[in-house]
Amino acid sequence: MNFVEELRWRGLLHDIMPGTEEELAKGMVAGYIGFDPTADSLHVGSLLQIITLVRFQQAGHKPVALVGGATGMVGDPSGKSQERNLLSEEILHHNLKGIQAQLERFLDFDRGANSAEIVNNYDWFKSFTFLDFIRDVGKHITVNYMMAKDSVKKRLESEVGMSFTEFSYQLVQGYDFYYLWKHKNCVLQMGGSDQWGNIVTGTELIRRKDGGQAFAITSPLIKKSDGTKFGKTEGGNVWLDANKTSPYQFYQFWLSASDDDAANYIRIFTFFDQQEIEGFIAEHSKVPHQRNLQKILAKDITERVHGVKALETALKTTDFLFGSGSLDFLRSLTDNEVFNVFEGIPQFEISRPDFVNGYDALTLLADKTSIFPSKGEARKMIVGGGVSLNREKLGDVDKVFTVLDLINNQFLVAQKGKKNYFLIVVK
RNA sequence: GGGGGGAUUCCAGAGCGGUCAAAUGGGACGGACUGUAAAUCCGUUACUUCGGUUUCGAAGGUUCGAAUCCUUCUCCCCCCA
Repeated sequence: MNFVEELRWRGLLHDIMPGTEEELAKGMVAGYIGFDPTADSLHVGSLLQIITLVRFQQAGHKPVALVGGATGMVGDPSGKSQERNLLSEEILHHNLKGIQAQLERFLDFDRGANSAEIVNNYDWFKSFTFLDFIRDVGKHITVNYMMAKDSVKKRLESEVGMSFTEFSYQLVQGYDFYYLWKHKNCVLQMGGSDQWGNIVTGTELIRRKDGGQAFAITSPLIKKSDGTKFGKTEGGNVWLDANKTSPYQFYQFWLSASDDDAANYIRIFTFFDQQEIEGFIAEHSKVPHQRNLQKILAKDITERVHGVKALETALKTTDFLFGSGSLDFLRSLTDNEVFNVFEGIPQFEISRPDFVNGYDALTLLADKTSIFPSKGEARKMIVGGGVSLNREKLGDVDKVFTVLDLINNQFLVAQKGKKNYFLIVVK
């Protein structure tokens, strides 16, 4: 199955430029996807693009991952209703390093002719002067053409307007495509559907400047079946960096997907083939309460992103918190084993001397730890029946916790809602 | 340059001198039900030592009392030139 067919059955083909499929069928081509250094880690949203590059490579083509050292300095207005703040150079540099390290884990850099490559557009923009740019690049694209883009049109119609900087973004990204086409024979750019306009500016530049031809493929925006944004949890973005989103939280993110979403995600984010996936879905529909589809999905992605060891810990933690795990089980563990089970769960430390007289629940939850942002909020949720300590529902706001309540003379397990656990350690 | 309208709690959007911590809807969070699903129903949604305390673009003022009236300022929108 070729690359485009693969994307098609997985539901990952939003738009494709005519002739792209034929071009790919001729033999190995190089194609690229750009990654914005807006944070020092990629998140599950960008995971789709990473995996697309991997599929591209598996189909025998050469994947190029571009990190936006230059474009990151400008800021992509696509999909943004407001002018963005510029990132400082230190932050940008830090972010670039983080993202590059993540990309390196997924792609194969030792695969002969179609080895992956990572490039940074700062390398060809750093010595490109403004005057040279507007003469060599700007001259080929009309403002009329640029204004017709959705990302620009929307902002021109809105109250906030748009700076010249962001207006010029599509030209900068367009030149990236031109540069890679010219110097690395890269004829295809891929990306999310919001990138179509930017990508086409690139192919247009290639055509007008050198009479060349280049191609584009975009993927649809991933949404949850209820229409809300994909990749968000209560805590915010789901990151690929284990320090920002622990492997346990990452695993939980996929595991808690709804049936519809899981069936969708497994096609998008895993490498199982069509037959396997149809099998999983069919099995799942027979025994949906076992959540096997979610388990396969969560296991596969967590392992690919964080590795087997991290997956095992996440499974262990999940098993304890959502399975049959009792406090007795915890008591039977050594301190190190407890920490292992709770790896990836937010933890708070309280000093032992301060704890001698114990704390009432509110102080404990809102003051000594930041499980709740204020006592008022903690009180409300306790009254609403949403808080458990040591797996027992907390009915009394004034209940005092002392050394006697500590598990292994050291731990308290707090629970906010059904799924949010915290470990309090008295040291 | 002239004229008009607006800025309200996470968002949208009521309120137009006391009964307003502020309607309603959305979102978010929590509970029940369940399968860590979906749907549904219910609750919460400024802080608090639960006495109160600080909120309605900013700063002053009128009043016993202001989100509501007055003054100045900042920002936004619309119409005319």
